[in-house]
Amino acid sequence: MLSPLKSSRAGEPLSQQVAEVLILEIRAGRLAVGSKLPTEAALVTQFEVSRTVVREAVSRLKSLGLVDSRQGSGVYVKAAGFSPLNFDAKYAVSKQAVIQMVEVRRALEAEVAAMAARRCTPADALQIEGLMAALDAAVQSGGDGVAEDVRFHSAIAEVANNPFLMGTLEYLGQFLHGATRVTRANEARREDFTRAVREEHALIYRAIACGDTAQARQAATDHMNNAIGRIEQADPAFWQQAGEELARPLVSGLLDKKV
Amino acid sequence: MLSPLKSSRAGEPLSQQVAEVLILEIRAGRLAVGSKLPTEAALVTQFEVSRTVVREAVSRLKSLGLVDSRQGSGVYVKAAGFSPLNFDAKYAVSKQAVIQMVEVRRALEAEVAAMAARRCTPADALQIEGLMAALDAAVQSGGDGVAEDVRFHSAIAEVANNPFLMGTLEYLGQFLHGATRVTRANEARREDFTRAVREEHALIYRAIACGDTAQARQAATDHMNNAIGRIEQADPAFWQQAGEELARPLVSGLLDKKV
DNA sequence: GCTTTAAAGTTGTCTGATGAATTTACACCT
DNA sequence: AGGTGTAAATTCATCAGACAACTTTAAAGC
Repeated sequence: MLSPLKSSRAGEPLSQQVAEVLILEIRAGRLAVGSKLPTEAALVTQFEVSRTVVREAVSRLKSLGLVDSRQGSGVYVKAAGFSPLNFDAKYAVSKQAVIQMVEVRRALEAEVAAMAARRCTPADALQIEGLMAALDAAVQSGGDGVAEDVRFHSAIAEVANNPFLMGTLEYLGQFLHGATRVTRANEARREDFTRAVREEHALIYRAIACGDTAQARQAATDHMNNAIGRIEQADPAFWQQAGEELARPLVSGLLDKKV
Repeated sequence: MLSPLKSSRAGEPLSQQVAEVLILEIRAGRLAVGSKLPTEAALVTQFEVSRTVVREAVSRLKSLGLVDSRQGSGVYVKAAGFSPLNFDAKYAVSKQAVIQMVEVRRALEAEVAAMAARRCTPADALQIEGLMAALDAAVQSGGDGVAEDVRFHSAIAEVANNPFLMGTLEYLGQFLHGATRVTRANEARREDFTRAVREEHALIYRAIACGDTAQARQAATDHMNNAIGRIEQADPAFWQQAGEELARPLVSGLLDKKV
């Protein structure tokens, strides 16, 4: 039986307090997966708040993917409710943070390249080659080639056939997108950089196409290491200082309110 | 100027439709970061819905970390709003998915071990050694050692000193927790498994302690590969079939951080 | 010009009512 | 008894209006 809200969280909106209690109940397993939450009316009496508050709280759980509601039936617990991974957006413009994220990406791209080399069919190789050509064409015609660069790498990830690897890389890509644009703009001004990037891509492609996993891993690692080097040399005006601490995901964020 | 909702999304709750429109507005940058959302009253007239609906929609944006509301003042757009990484929880009990996630972890643990080896101080080594001993002790006294296992690996990640690597590993850990428990329960029944895991941990530790990055990388990779092997042999009753497609929720994420 | 104070504006919460979808119970028929 | 269909009860979704709490703005007074 749920208790009325303790007043310790005074100052915080009631709806958030209720949402937090429900989240903890679900995560603690006291509200089993698939089971029905107490009805709105029940929650109103148990928490001693209005329906508005209960509805907003449940609404938050819905958007967090923890529950699903069916009109006329009830609201049901969907899953254990893992905390999503969600780095603070400010790290996207912190030079140190971006480099650290590229380090993560280096590990993943190496794995992806190796796995892609293992599974690569001639058709796959053709597709990757086409995307590499598209990148060249985009650069030739004056574009920044960011979109094509992303597509090239994601095609390789596709071949690797591990959706979680791909998902994680795409997630990181959001943060690296801005930095990539800056570094590519930088590269465009330096002929040697442009050539180097093309050569790195070609090395990755060739290793994958001929199924050399070790070489593919090495080429991808080198590519990322060189990317770090290029980030180091990118326009300092772009970068801002960002805090050291890593943004904590969902529940920790709920428990300690400090930033 | 926002328009009344198109009825194309009929069947979906109004509050969700409104929330989605607002999310798109923010992500498209038409609602600039730091700016105020239209007031509730304005949204009511623009969308032609009730205040309840508007409030629930805004409440969802708050849970997603896209906006912050201040009573008496308004609702403010918080950040660019990257999509968090949020794999569907069902994959935590799908054998194939778990193995694919361990593949991701393999790449990251290898990187972590190598970086840890590069930076490892004698004090760090001592701490890791202590945690390895704690794991042994827990197993000796009949525990499953899952918590100690996690602590061992996260201590290494700590030494590597890359919060994003650590955060990503922690995120994956949520999904692998259940599987780890099962495999460790499996290992406990097989003396050779227990010994093998101990030996693998020791190899990782030794390589890190003496600063051998290549060896550390290899040891961590082997450890994960063997983990995959052990998962393959784990109790089939635990596993369920899960869909092929990777869950990619449009957006789902955090509760707002306090200021 | 500055402070104080009043007013207006905005979000937070409460209440009551109605619609829409589902579930349940019961009478009914075979 | 067992299945069936309808009606009632349940439950979420939405609407409308009101007041409280807090912030911002503007006016008043000095």
